[in-house]
Amino acid sequence: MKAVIPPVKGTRDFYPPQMAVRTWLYQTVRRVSESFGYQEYEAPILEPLALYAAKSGEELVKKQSYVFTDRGGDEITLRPELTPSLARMVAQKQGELVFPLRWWSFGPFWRYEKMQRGRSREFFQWNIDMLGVNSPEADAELVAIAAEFLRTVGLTPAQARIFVNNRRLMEAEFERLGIPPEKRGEVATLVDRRSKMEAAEWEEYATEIGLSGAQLNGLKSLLANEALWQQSEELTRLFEVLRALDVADYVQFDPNIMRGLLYYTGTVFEAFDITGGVRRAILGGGRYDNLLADVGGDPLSGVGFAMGDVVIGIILSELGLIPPLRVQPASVLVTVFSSELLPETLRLAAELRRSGLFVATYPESAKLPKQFKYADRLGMQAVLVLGPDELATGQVTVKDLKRGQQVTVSRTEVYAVVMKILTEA
RNA sequence: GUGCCCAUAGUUCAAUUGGCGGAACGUCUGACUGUGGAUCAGAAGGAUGUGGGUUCGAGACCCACUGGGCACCCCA
Repeated sequence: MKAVIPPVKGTRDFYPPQMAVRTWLYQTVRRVSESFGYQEYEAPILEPLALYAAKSGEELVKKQSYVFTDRGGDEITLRPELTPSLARMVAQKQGELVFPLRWWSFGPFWRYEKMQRGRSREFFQWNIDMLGVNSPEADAELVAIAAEFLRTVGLTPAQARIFVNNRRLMEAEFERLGIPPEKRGEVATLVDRRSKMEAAEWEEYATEIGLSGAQLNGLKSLLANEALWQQSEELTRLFEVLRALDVADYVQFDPNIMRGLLYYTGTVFEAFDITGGVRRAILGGGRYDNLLADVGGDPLSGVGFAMGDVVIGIILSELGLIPPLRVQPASVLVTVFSSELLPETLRLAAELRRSGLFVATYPESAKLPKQFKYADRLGMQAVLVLGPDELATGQVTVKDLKRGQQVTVSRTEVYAVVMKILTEA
C-alpha cells in the first residue's frame, strides 16, 4: 500500500461499525438524561483561552489544552471540558432562564496527553448538570442519574460502583487534625494518590508534606472510616434520597475520593469498574458553588458530572454489553438485471422508498451473483429481482436472504411481502 | 515530559546460529450465462514502519525517528 497520510495522533476514525457504537452510546445517554427531565444543549468547540484560566486547574490549561492563535491574533482553545462554557451560557442569560435548570450535552473535547489505554486526545463526553439549587437532594439526583446510566447499559452494582465523598466534610476533618488551610490542597493530593502508591512510599510523601506522626495516623484512620459520612448532614441526606430513588446499591461512601478540578466545593463522586478491567474513572463530578461568579455572573451553584466515551466503551465492550447494532440502514437491495431494465428498476426502488422502505439499488448492471453477494455482505435482508420474465408479467421476485426462500409476486404486493420478511427477521 | 515493551500481505501470525520472506483467514476470478452464505480450483496481494550503520549477505544485530502498548503524571 502506498503511504497514506496518517490521522492526527490521538484521534480516532469512526468507521460505520464504530460510529454505530458511538450513536448507540449517545442515544442511551439521551434517554437517561431526558428521563430525568434534562434538556439538551451545545456550546462552541472553540473558546477563548481565558475562559479556562480561572478555575480549570493549571495542568489542564497549560499542559493539556490545544491552544492556537487565530488570524486576528486571539488565543483560542479547543475546549478541554464543558463546565466553563456552561457557566458562561448560563451567566449570559441568567435573568431569563428558568431555575433550577437541568441541561445535558454530548460532544467532542480535546486534551493533549500521552496516548494509552482509556485515553485519546479527541474524545466524546457526556455532561449533565443542574444549576440553581444548592441541596444534597440535587447532588443525589445527579448521582442517581449516573447510577441509572450504569443500570441502563447493563452494568450491575457488582461490576460498577459510584464512590462519593464531600469536600466540606474532609475540610472539617483536616481542621480537626490541625492541618492548616494552606496545606490542605497538598493533603487533598496526598489522599488522591493513596490508592496509586505503596503504603511506605505514601507515608514518606506525607512526612515530606509536613504532616506530624499524629496527623498521619489521624488521616489514616479517617480514610479507613467507612462510617465517616454519618457525621455529614449533607451526605446523610444524600444517601437517604439515593435509597428513595432505588439506586443506593450502586453508591458507596469513600473518603479517598477527592477529584482534581479546583472548582468542586461539596459533594464529589466518581464511578469505577470494580471488576478490575480498567482502573480509570468511568465518570466523575460534584458540586461547584462559585463557578458562575468566576465567569462574571451572579453567584449560582450547580452540580454535575462528565463521562468520556473511551473508558466506558472499553468496559462495555470487554463485558459484552454493547448490543448488536445495525450498521446497514437499507433492508432491501433492488438488483439491476441489465442496462435496459435500469430505469424500471429505479422506478421500483423509488416506489418502495415512498412507501417507507429503506432501499438501495445496485449502482450499475452486473452479474446477479455479484449483486446478491453485495446485499449479503452489507447485511440487507431482502433482494429484489426485476428481470425480463418479471417485466413481462408485471411481477417482481423477492428473496428472503436469511431464509433463502423467494417468491414472485405482483408489483403491488412487493411492499407487503418485504414487510413480512422484515418483521419476521 | 520520564521509563519499559512492540512494529513482517487487508487481518492474525510464521521464517532454525544472520543465507532466495511463507501460511491461514479475507479479497478477486472461475466451477454456476436468472440468485448470496457452504464446497472446490486458480490468481492477485510485501520497497519486512521510516532513515542510517555493522556484514560477502540483515525481517533478524546496533543507533535515531515515527507509530502503537504498558507504567508514572494528570484526568472523562
